[in-house]
Amino acid sequence: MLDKKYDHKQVEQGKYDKWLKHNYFKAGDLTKEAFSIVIPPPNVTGKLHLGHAWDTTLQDIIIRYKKMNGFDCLWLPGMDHAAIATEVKVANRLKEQGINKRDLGRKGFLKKTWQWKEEYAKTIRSQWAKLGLSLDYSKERFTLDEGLSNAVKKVFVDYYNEGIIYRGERIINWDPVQKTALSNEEVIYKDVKGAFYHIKYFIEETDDYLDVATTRPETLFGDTAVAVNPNDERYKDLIGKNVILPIVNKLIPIIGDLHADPNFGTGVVKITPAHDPNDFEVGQRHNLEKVVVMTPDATMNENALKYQGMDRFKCREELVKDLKDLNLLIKIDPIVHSVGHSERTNVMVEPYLSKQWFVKMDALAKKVLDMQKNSDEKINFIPKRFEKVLENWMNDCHDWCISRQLWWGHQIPAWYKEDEIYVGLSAPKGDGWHQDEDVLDTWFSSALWPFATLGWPEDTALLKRYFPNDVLVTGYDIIFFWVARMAFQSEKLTGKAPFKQCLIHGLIRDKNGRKMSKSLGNGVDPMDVIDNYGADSLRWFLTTNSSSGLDLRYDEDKVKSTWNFINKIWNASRYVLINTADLKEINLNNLTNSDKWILTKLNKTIKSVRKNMEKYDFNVVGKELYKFIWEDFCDSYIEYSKVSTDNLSTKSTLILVLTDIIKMLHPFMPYVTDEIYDSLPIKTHENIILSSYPVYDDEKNYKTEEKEIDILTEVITSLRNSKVENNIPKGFKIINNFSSKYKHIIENNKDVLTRLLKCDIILSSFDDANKLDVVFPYGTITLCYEGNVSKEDIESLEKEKNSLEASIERRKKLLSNEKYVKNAPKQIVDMEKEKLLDEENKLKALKEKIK
RNA sequence: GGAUGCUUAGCUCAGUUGGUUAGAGCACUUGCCUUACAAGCAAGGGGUCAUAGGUUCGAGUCCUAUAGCGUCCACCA
Repeated sequence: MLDKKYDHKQVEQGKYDKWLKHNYFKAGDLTKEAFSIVIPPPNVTGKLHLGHAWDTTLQDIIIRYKKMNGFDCLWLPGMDHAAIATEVKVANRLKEQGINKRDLGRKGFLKKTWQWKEEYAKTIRSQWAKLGLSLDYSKERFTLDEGLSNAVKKVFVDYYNEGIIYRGERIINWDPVQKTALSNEEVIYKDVKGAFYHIKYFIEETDDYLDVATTRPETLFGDTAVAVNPNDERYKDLIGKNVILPIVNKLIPIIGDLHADPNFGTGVVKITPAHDPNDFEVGQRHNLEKVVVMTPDATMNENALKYQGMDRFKCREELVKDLKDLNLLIKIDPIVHSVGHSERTNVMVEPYLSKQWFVKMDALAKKVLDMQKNSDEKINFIPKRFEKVLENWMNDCHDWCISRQLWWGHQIPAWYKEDEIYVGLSAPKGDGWHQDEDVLDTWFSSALWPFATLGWPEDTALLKRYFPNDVLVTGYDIIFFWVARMAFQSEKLTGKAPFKQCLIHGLIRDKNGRKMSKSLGNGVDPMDVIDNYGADSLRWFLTTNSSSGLDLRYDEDKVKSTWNFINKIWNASRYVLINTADLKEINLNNLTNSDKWILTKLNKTIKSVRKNMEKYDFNVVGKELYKFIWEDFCDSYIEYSKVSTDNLSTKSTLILVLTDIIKMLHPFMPYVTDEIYDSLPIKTHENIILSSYPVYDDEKNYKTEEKEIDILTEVITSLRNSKVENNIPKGFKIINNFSSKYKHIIENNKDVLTRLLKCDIILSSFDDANKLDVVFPYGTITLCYEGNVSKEDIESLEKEKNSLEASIERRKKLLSNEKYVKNAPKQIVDMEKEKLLDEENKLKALKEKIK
């Protein structure tokens, strides 16, 4: 029997361990159809946040639902080494301890990082446990484990041999703090205050100069040309001449290139091929020299002459001062422009010329675009609109810079000996080879996650059975980073989409709609929420309060109200258990009409819930269950059942309905439903996880009884209303003046009516009292009572009459419209007709009363 | 510049293939400790669904335009 009070801590205590002990989460029942999800591996950089809780709960709901529908479900857990993110964190921790990463050396640092990884992996696993996730830990993976590492190496080597991976000198996004290259996706653009510095570049052998505007004067030392638009009348004659590079005093050519926009700034642009991606392109077209003017930590190098050794911003300051002194500075226009910052270190990214490894994207992207055109092979996004996001990225992607100047990650399997290069799975034979120091972008390994975790490149049984995955669940902010990369890697390496469906959710925000972030300090720790309200409350809140693809505001009040909902379920269960403790077997031979009514409502709820579970429309499921449980089951049926709790069929109905309710709730609220299931007097399985999801049965709808009890409910509400409005004391009597067709409804349910209205029923007339008629479409009910005479509120009766007449008018007009009757579905039209008849009956009675 | 989302009750949000008189939670009003539940029960009040057109027998839902807010991508010399 359940405790008197719902206590989430007590309910959740020990359950996860029990589930693990019984291996409920283990996949591998070959007699069933397979269903698989791989978890988006969280970074081993810290604790899980609410976004993770949301993302993983969605997956857990799907897995538990599928399991209850007879599937062999694999939910594969794992974590991501998160190259730069982790390296930055570990380095910072070491710094706090007064240790410099470089002093430890690569080996020493990696040792520390593995320790860090173990520490955080433990935290993450304990958080998964708190959330109640049905992960199969026997198949847990890590992006840096041996299997994944081998897969990564193989891909690198194969791609190199195919020419898809190449090494080249390009402008990349450089993080001068971490001293590593970054991909475009790792750069965050932010608006910052800056300025246009207008500098005089004198044209050779003249006193004329070009007004060159730049936001980055310190890169002037790397200028190897100035460009004007070849169609720009102002300057086109100057093309081919030279200008004198200020300070440096060397001659650089004026070139004509479409990159120079005549309508932007002065129309003259300095070209610094080693420090600007566009300039690099211009440089390639015109064969310009590429002069790097900074060192990897963004201090000026020897090319910056006397500014050598200065930080880039200090140099800017000094240089501008000097230009001004030399009368070479025309003006400074302050502007706000957006500048790239490193996602992890937040430093201004330096576009930097360096030798890096790249993945050639065009062919890979095209294959994905082709795949997405084929409805059998494509990834189906939910909501569908995110397919466009993927396609846009594929249509406009640049080669992917995959090398990172870090230690934590997959070291690039390339070896160098003087001018020779060797790329292979292991070091080449012979002396003098040294391996590339760099590691791969973390997304290079996570792009292989859906299949490498199952054993690829080996043709394993796991891979055969669980790949492609059935669905991937992630936030829209991860589509570029991850989903896109899994898509092309999977297509290229396995010939298939990595998963059939991709369920996209939004971002979690704070109560005021702001992003949760460390700097704002508005983050909410899911573990605190679980402590205060339980995992079941958190899970229900997260998954039933927004529609897919949209953001969700965290609102403690809503979690609180979810707790109330669970408390309600708890108490309803207690009622059922108290009244059915002695029930030995299900017996449906003597069902009351309200039993039939709730069974019908249940049946309809199952139908709708299943439909929406399949579509992952969990908020619709949530609303549906909430309404069924609170209104139909608790407010109505339980109250009705109180007059027949000694009837075995009512007892049976109570158990049947409660059982199906907790089964439908189970994917959302695994803990409390486990507890309640455990307490049932009659059950079919050792645990609710192993039970089967309720099934809709067309044969189980009792239409007549459903209608009857619907009317009863309407009568009760209406009479209660009249009672309150007219201040009628309890102990009143009612006379049933329903028409013959409906009269039995009142008679059959006398017990319920007297109980819920606190009244007596008299079937014939009653003279010695005040009377009040309440009008229904089915006839009139007369309330007879002692005490003050209630004032017949003629005004409100008139009001009701008028709105009734208007409604009848509207319906008549609608039904006389031939097109409507012809086009509208039959059941809608029938319903209209019925409604019209009801209203006309009611109007008739109302008119008599007013008379 | 391109793409995309949102605008529904005081607040936060649902609203399924277009089909009863548009829903919920919280908040609000009134009355109840009626043994499953006062973290509750009962009865209420509150919305011209951003604006303007259009399609349709019928529009919160589909189309077009406008406005406000937001997000992503590109560019920003």
